[in-house]
Amino acid sequence: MSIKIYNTLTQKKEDFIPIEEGKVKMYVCGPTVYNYIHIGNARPAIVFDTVRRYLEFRGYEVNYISNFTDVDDKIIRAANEQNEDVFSLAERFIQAYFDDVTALGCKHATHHPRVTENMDEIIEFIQGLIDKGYAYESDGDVYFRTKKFEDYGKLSHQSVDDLHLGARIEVGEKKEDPLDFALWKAAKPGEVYWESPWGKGRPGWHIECSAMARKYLGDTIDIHAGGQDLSFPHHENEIAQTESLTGKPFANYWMHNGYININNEKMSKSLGNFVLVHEIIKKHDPNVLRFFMLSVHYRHPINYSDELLNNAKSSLERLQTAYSNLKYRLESSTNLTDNDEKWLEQINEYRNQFIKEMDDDFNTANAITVLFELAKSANYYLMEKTTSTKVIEQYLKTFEDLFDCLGLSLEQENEELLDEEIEQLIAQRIEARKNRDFKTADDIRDKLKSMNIILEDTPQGTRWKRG
RNA sequence: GGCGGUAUAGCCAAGUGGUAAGGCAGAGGUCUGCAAAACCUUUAUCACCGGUUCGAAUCCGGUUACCGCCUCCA
Repeated sequence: MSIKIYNTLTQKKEDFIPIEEGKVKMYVCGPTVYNYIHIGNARPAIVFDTVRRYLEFRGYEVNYISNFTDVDDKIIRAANEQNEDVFSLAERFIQAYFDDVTALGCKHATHHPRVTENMDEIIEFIQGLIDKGYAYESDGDVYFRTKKFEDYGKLSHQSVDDLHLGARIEVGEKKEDPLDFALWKAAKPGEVYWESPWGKGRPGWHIECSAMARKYLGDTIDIHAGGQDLSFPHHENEIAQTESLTGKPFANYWMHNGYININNEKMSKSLGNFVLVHEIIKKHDPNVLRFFMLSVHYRHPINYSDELLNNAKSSLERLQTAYSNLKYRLESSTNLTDNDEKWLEQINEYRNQFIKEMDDDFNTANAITVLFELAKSANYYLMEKTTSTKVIEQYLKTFEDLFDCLGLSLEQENEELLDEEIEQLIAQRIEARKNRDFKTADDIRDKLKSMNIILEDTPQGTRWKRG
């Protein structure tokens, strides 16, 4: 069985066949760093980190590249407004980005290239396009000659004529055609600039990804990914640039995640209805946010609200509770029981089911359903009078592997050790229950509850957790 | 106008031909000294109309509503 990926280019699910066996070259468009990221920005980070983790889980070696756009109009504007140097502002939000996505369980990319560190490659790329007649210099700017690239529109499935109708024609146009887009922008007085064959300036937005993907991954890559709103014009333009230069396909699979909505409207910085990750994780466990995002298929829109996040928290807790119940029973388990094989086989079936769901275009929603079935099965097993160490360990390992594959944590927050006073209260209550002094026992339980400690009496003893 | 998406129980959400997964919330029960956790039971003719088919949430045609891209945006 192979992995199937929905390809925006063909609008179909296709079998994933990497260029080089066992290896995946993957490029994900990263953020423009002029602010903290909002949860709409967090979605591609989480979704494609999960894709990467799953490919690794399936044995692929993934070269995962995600860029930072660290110079552009918005950054320059933000820097001016805040009276801060462009570079230090970008650096500040790059660090903030890492803090946020790390909290959300995303691994670092293999490389996180930045525009400002790849200026030579970008300039060389543009020069190559000029040499081939696909680009032209105009008053210090350089533009891409869109109509010369015959496949223009193949990703967004639009004809050049239709695009033409919608294209905005700017006043003081320096372009030959309204559809042409900037590869290089001449610096305005006082702006940060780099020297180039066309004078002082900086790159246009789209060229950086073409240049950096090529530098780190080669002419043709396996997977190119990003948010749905990038498919046009950003990705369309990337295709035009790269394929015009190399004459080869840019990416074999194009993946786009759906939006996060607030009240059914797209969350975006321009609409001002955004929620910063930075703020959310002060109130909610970031792990819950990740679980929430993965509980919906990545191509579908997600509506966001505090209430839905709380709902996700309850769901996730069911899985975490099952895991901690298993861990608790490990100590009192015996070596072997007669039914071990039957249970081990069942656990293995859940693992296979999980793989089957993830193979189908990374259907994390269904993969999570399998985790619930695993939890139910584990809970059922724990009803047995005697449990086998081997079976419990297999349940634990399966939970750990599959959670890790999704980048989720099994540990609930606040699992630190208890202080002595609480330990003593619990000991006193155990003694009281032994003497059937339930009044005292219940009082102690209430008192602990007010301290946010919840007790559970099980056939194996009394255990506690934080409320 | 062009392109694309969505419409499934109180809420969230899977499901592309065989009579609706899963979770949250709710109700009843079992277990428990009482709880908690867990387990069991329980809640939908899948936006609307027509068609194809032995059979459709699932395919085809049409209608409605909402959203997005076509301009910076994950």
